[in-house]
Amino acid sequence: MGKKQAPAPRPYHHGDLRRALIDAALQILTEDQNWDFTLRELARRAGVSHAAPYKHFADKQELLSEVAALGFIALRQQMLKAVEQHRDDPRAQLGAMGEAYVIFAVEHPAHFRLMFGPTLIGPQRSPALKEAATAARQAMVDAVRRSAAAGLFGSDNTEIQALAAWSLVHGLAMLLIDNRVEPAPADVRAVAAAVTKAFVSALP
Amino acid sequence: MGKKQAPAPRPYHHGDLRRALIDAALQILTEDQNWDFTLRELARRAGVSHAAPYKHFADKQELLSEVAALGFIALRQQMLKAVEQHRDDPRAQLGAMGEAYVIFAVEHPAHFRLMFGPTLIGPQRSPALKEAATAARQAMVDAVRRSAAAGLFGSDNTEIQALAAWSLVHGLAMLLIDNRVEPAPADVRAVAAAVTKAFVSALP
DNA sequence: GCCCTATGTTTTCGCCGTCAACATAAAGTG
DNA sequence: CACTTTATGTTGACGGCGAAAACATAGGGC
Repeated sequence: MGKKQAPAPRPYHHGDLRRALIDAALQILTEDQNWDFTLRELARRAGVSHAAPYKHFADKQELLSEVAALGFIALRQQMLKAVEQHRDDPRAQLGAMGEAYVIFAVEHPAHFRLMFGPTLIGPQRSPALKEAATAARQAMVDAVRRSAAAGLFGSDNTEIQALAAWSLVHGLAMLLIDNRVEPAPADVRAVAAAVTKAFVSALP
Repeated sequence: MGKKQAPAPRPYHHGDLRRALIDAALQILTEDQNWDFTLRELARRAGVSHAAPYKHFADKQELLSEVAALGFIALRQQMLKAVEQHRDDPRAQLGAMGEAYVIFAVEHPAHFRLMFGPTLIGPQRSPALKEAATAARQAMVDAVRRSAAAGLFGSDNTEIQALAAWSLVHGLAMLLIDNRVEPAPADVRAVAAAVTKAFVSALP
């Protein structure tokens, strides 16, 4: 039982080095809370030479983009899961979604920082990353839209309200993972709930 | 008139290399929108050897901390200036302060990213940086406190409301400088005003 | 006037991202 | 099945980086 059953497409030498590299990156991200790993470190963990990754990624940014895209996919799933738990209550959906956003960031701070970090913001973003980010953002916009349709959000511009909602949870997430909130909240979940509630309950 | 009049304390060889290095950093920050400069590049711009900076800063982080601290001082001044323009209207003060926060970020994106970036978040933050950051944060907290004293902010926890206000402007600033808001707003100032207004006007 | 110490240079080390040249093994083709 | 092609991995190199050590020099205190 040394290897795998490998029903998946088993490439040539290593056996899906591409995935192994990404897995190593995710592992460093969660274990060491370090988003600034080196390509050579990933190669070491995968047991290949330091130049092997370049057969699968044009450069470091391309690998980082892929990892970041996985983060957006996971974030979107968390948010959608939160929505599903409040089937017919748009207001509760909005609150739960905001909490999910913040909690994702706090539970995966290094990954979250990578997703929104300065390394990937240029015009050179990969299509996959852009798509994943857009899909996650769309989940939030949809929730706000449902709330607007349900009569929340007074007569104001819905676009602006959606941007405000996103800004709120994004800023709170950033401040929390940067340890900028003092005293450090013992129960982050409670703070996230309180802040999102303060926003949601301010709606007419 | 080649040099200066130098009433300031003129150190030994270079003539305040420390300041020259920080100035070079600020220049790169504003000119190239690049927060990821190298120490060697700063040394080159200052016309010294690549090891000279280590006589003034223990390591790169120490220099970055100093630059970041200057950013917090400038941010605080901008916010206080915004407050002073609305002498006796706490609600307007809060809105103007939020706008000032966002506009500072948009006008100095690289500096802002450095200030809140992952490079300086460890427990090793310099006292000066910590102090500057705290002072800036205090300006915001004071504004919220004044608003609470003036009867805004219903019976809820003021701490949470202050955190929500900060999160809102911080998140908006981050999203804007990361180009995550699409379509990119033609007039950032207007968006900042609209979002902060949406928040402030939601108060009772 | 002399020494001390703050400042700056040179050199060196190990690490990094990236590239080119080479090696190997799987897949395609007859 | 043999032979070629191509995808994958290795080795070695280059330049650049942060950092430290050894050395040089120039102001300020005595």
